[in-house]
Amino acid sequence: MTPDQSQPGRRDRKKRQTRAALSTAALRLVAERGMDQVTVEEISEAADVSARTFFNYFPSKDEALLGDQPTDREVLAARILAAPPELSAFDALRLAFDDVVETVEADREVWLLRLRVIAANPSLLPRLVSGNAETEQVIVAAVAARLGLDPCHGHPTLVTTVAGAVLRTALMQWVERPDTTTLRELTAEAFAAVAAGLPDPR
Amino acid sequence: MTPDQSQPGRRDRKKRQTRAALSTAALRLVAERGMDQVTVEEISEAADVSARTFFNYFPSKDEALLGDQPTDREVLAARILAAPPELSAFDALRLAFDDVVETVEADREVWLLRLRVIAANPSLLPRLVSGNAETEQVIVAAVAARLGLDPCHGHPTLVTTVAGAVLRTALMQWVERPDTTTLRELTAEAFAAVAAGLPDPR
DNA sequence: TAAAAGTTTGCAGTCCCTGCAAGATTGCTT
DNA sequence: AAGCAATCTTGCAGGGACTGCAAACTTTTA
Repeated sequence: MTPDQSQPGRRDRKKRQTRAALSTAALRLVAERGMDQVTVEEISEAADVSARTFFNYFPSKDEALLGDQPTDREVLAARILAAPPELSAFDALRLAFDDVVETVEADREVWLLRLRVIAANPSLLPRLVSGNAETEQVIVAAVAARLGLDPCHGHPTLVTTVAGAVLRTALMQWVERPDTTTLRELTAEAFAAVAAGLPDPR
Repeated sequence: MTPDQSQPGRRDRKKRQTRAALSTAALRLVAERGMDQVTVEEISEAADVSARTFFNYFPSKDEALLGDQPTDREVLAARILAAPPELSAFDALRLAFDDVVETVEADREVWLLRLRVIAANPSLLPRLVSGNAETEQVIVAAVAARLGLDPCHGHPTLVTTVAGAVLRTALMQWVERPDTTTLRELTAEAFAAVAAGLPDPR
């Protein structure tokens, strides 16, 4: 058999399937019954693997609900660096997040479910979109590189955390009325408000 | 004995002592060894109470490290409402956080220790300063009231989460060089940057 | 077809956290 | 001072998250 690097191969395909099965089972069950009324064992059961296997895929129950693909980080960092150089770092981040928004709207149903689960379990919220330490560090590094600044300078961190907070609030607003607005619109408004220095709405 | 409502009484005093003992023991031990090398049992041991008692004071190991006094919420909300009416909500929040800054600087050593622990355990960071759901809700409600807006309007939430992110980054910057700057200064700079719409530093 | 590499699973064990009920402390009343 | 009520502490039993290890098992490669 010719080894085929471009095609994933059966093994990788199965891993993806299992991961997805665990993730969606977790979302469905937690949406139905609530976080603490669902055990890892039940999730694994629903995905037809052992409980031990669950922890081979996700380090914790929470992670299965957040669905943070490690590839996302790199893509995001690349977008930040690739943004038109005349834009401010904040605007570059705004632009990069546009792609995140697209991703979310492409998987509308899954993401609405996920966001409903997060809204019902606020401890998950901070870990959404650059909530975990590694992702945040990657973004901060990208912003610092873009600005030609020392990563220990405060500005990249500030811009990153603020932009993250903006996107998170937009997501939380969207899940409340997903049919009367688009996520894109809400995100644009929120970013515009911050870019204007957060004046009171007239 | 005359009952003395203004004085706390022995019982309350003891509770405060125990709470403080647990909190500082937790901070000290975790700073020394790291989060997952310290058990609740060891913390309780160091504070000379049973492990079960630990959970009468804190719902989780994390909370003992964060030291979120429930009184803080109400005070903060009051400050937001009491700020001069000509200020924007964002500036009102900035002002209210000035008092938080004062509190932190008043307990400098404890807070530096706490912030060092948080820096070493980033999962704690989002829960610092309005990180938990209740506190955030209280602040959002105060901001909405100040603006005369429906609390479900997006602006109060946006302002609150952004301001929280700003304060958090200022705290994290401060802990890195606590001797070359003041927290007050860092906070002022960060808030000013956001109020200016986050332009790139020249 | 056989070895190599990677995956799943069970098992044992640690720790977090909770409810419950018994025992100790404290505050208040008489 | 004594007794009663409220509150706090503690031990115990138990569920559930998570980890390391070693034995199957499956896919890939030679």
